[in-house]
Amino acid sequence: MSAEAKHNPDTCARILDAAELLFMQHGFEATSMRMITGEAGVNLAAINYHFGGKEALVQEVFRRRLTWLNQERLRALDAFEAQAGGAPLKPHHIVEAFFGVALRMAADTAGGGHVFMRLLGRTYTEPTEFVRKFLAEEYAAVVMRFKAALIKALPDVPREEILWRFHFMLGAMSYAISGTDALQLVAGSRLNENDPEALARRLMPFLLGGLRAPLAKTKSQKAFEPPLKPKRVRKVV
Amino acid sequence: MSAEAKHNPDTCARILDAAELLFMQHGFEATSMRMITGEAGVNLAAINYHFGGKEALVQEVFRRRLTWLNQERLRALDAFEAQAGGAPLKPHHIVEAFFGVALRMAADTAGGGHVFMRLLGRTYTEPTEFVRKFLAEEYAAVVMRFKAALIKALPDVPREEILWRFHFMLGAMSYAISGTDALQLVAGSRLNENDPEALARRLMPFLLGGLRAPLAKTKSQKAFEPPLKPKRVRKVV
DNA sequence: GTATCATTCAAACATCCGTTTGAAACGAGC
DNA sequence: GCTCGTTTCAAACGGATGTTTGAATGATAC
Repeated sequence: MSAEAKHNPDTCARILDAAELLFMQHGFEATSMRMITGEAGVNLAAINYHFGGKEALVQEVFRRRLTWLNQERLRALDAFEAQAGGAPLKPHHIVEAFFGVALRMAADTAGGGHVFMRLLGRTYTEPTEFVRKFLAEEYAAVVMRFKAALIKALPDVPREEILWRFHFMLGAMSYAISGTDALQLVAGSRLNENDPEALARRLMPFLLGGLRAPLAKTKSQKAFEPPLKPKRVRKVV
Repeated sequence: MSAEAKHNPDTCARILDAAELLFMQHGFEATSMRMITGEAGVNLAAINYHFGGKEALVQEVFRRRLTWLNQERLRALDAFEAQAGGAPLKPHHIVEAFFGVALRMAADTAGGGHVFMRLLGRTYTEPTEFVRKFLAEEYAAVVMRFKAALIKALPDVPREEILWRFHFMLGAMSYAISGTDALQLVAGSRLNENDPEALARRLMPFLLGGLRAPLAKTKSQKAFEPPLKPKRVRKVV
């Protein structure tokens, strides 16, 4: 299954690299085995021989980098907690440990971390069932730790609200890293192609600003209602 | 091509509804014509007869709702600008006009707006080329207007930074609306399935907090230091 | 009824998919 | 040289894809 003494490591690596790149560019469904083996310069049957099938290849593409990424996240969190010595962490330390590590990996254009993080970013919204299930398992431990740290760090914020804001932060980051920019919002600066570490300088303040934003009042609050035409309900057809 | 006097409108609508739902659930590539026609209860050839092909069907699924959504966004922005009378808008009005309208459409579970917004949310990260191109064209006018409004509303913030934060806000919203929650972060509350309008109450403060977060200093700075809050305008959103 | 047109339908089209097969090529160990 | 296990390779497998075809059906107008 995984990396073994058998299995030509060079062929496996070439397949994984090609698959990683093509999955990022075209998605899983649209990337065929023939595209991968063609890009990798290996025989079509090599994928089934070395990995067992397309699903197993997908999982290996993720496992290869994801275990390291999440270990690094936990290591960073451990360091901050050891330094705090039992006291609640500051929110920006938690955000740094989770998102900063990811953004730093996304800035690694030489070692392939950049391609992988773009793939990972768009995989969070992947419709395919087994991919989401696999991601959830792979992330379970890390998510639990960071949830607990955030709840402890923000005792005045309702627990559910914290989780939602974690959710929002993840969305902002994954969207920014995957860098599709479907609406051509930031068109011109080529997004994170040019200066990937500039993304962190821009994104981290945004995430923290959102995380620590004042809570909305519960009800009967017209905060987000347009002042004119309060109820302009339209049947969408 | 579009809605014509010819073409059985009932069959067309059934196809569009089925396609919208299946695209949301499985993505474009993984949704076959046979799945769509089967769900819609029409003949396989009906799609090619009424729309001309799969790509054209995809575009029609979006155009059907997207033109109305963006018109509504512009109408809301027009109302705020007319009320301001030449003065710069407040950021939360701009955010309300763009994201509030979308979130309200996402709360429409009866008319199908809910399904569509979830589809749209995950389409922003869609790898397929022609879909992104189509979205960019469909959004061009709206994006230009809102860019200008934001730049005018935030004269102290560098123009490029504003665009990036718009980008981040869009990512947070689309990810939250599509509601995959791949990492099981908010697992348990079924996300926006239950109470879609609660999503707006949670998301809007987050977006505004991120938009108005203090800028990171360029270099050699403890980047994410808590803000000194120069203006104590913590009035909720 | 007949003619006309839009619409439906079952069947086939060529092409691509992921996977399998069986033989060839390779590289030690002896 | 020979053998054995690993790895590569070209070719084919059954099945699914989007699309096309040509006849059948339906409704409307004369």
